[in-house]
Amino acid sequence: MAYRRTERVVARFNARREAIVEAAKELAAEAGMEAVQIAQVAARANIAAGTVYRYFPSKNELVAALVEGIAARELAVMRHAAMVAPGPLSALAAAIVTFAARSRRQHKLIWAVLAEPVDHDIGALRISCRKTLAAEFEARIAAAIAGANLPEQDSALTSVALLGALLEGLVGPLAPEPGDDWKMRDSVQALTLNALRGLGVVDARARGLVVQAAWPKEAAA
Amino acid sequence: MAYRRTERVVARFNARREAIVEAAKELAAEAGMEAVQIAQVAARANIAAGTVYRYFPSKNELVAALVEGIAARELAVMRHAAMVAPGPLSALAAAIVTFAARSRRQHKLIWAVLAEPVDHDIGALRISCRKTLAAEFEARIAAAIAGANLPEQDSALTSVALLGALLEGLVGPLAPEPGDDWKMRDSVQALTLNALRGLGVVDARARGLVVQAAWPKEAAA
DNA sequence: ATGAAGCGCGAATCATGGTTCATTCCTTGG
DNA sequence: CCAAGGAATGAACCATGATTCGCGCTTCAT
Repeated sequence: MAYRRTERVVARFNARREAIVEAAKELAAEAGMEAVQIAQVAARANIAAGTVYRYFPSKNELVAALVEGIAARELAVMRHAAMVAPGPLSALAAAIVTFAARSRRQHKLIWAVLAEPVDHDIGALRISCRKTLAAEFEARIAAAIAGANLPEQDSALTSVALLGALLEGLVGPLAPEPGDDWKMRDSVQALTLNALRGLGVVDARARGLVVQAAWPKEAAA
Repeated sequence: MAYRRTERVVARFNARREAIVEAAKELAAEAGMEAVQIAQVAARANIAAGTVYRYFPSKNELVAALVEGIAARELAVMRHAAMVAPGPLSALAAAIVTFAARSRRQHKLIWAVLAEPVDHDIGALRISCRKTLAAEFEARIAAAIAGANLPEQDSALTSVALLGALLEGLVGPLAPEPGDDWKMRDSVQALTLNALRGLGVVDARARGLVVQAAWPKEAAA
């Protein structure tokens, strides 16, 4: 026998699999989803097209791995930011500003993953990712309502709208071109303020200052 | 000679051209952009595939006609609603609620036209449509700021976010399934309130009542 | 060292869907 | 009514991009 599941072999397998996803991620971040083609991904990863199929049964599986990876990462960072906040409202603000800031930084990638045209099968996966992100917001909003920090409202609806506002305003094609760091910080600050006010925060401006202070730490990749 | 540019011929040409766009629109509204294929459009319009090319030089031109038609219509209705409003803030509220209500009703079509996956060339056209809609909101917001009805803010940014919130919250795949008329009215009402508050309207609830009253008339197709 | 079992290759194949064009069908002006 | 020429047809064609597969090359267990 030969080529058993020795750990050296497994390690190499995982490493190359990772490299393929990474190549796909780079392409998505640089040129959008349409550039994520097997041939290009393979070239970027220095392998042949056919080899990709030794690691993923289909292109959709590859894209799924990419999308889920990004979504899971962003969700984790958002959760962490919310977790270290002192109260429900601060947690909500932290989740919003964290998502906003990171999305602004990685806008091409986030757009590609969450909103850009793809195959029908991927569409469904993407919807579930958006749903997950929206659910995170919803949980924070619901908690704030429960704590009487926000007025009664349909949190399912407002959380989805919140996600839409952030995506469209910060990462979509209509979003202001990403300029210097300060400009980006301003837009994140402004939209966060806008969102919090919309949810019913009365002293949103004061919260905004907290947000401002939180920026440099939270925005790190 | 035969077949001169007689008006009868021209009329028939226009009618069929219109029928083709209408067929495309139906398909988009029923099954999304991916169902808008030359073969299907032709079948729906009771003509052969090749015939489509006598009316449109390419599929993109056809889709462009479809998209631009929808966008122009929605924009016109929005403008009209705003025009008959008594003041800048009411005009803004009217524009928002009109767009929201109509989008909710035609959510599949609006989604297909403004957000669903398509060919790269169409992508650019779509961006310009979204830009036009956002610009309409922006003008209303700017007017309200000028009239001291809204606090100072980056209207370009908030208008885009507003569009995103409405699209995601009311027509996107995460939007609540369109139920009975009252449910839809509630969601439109809630998001409008949310949006106005976000923009800095303090008595948003009162404005919401105006919105409520305006519904039946404005929502007509 | 050796050979069995995977691996990597990349040109060929397949699927999809837009576009073309030789042929046939109609409408119109006389 | 007739012929001239535009309109309609739809099967064939083409472009794109995912997927397959037979052939050598590596690596591991002995």
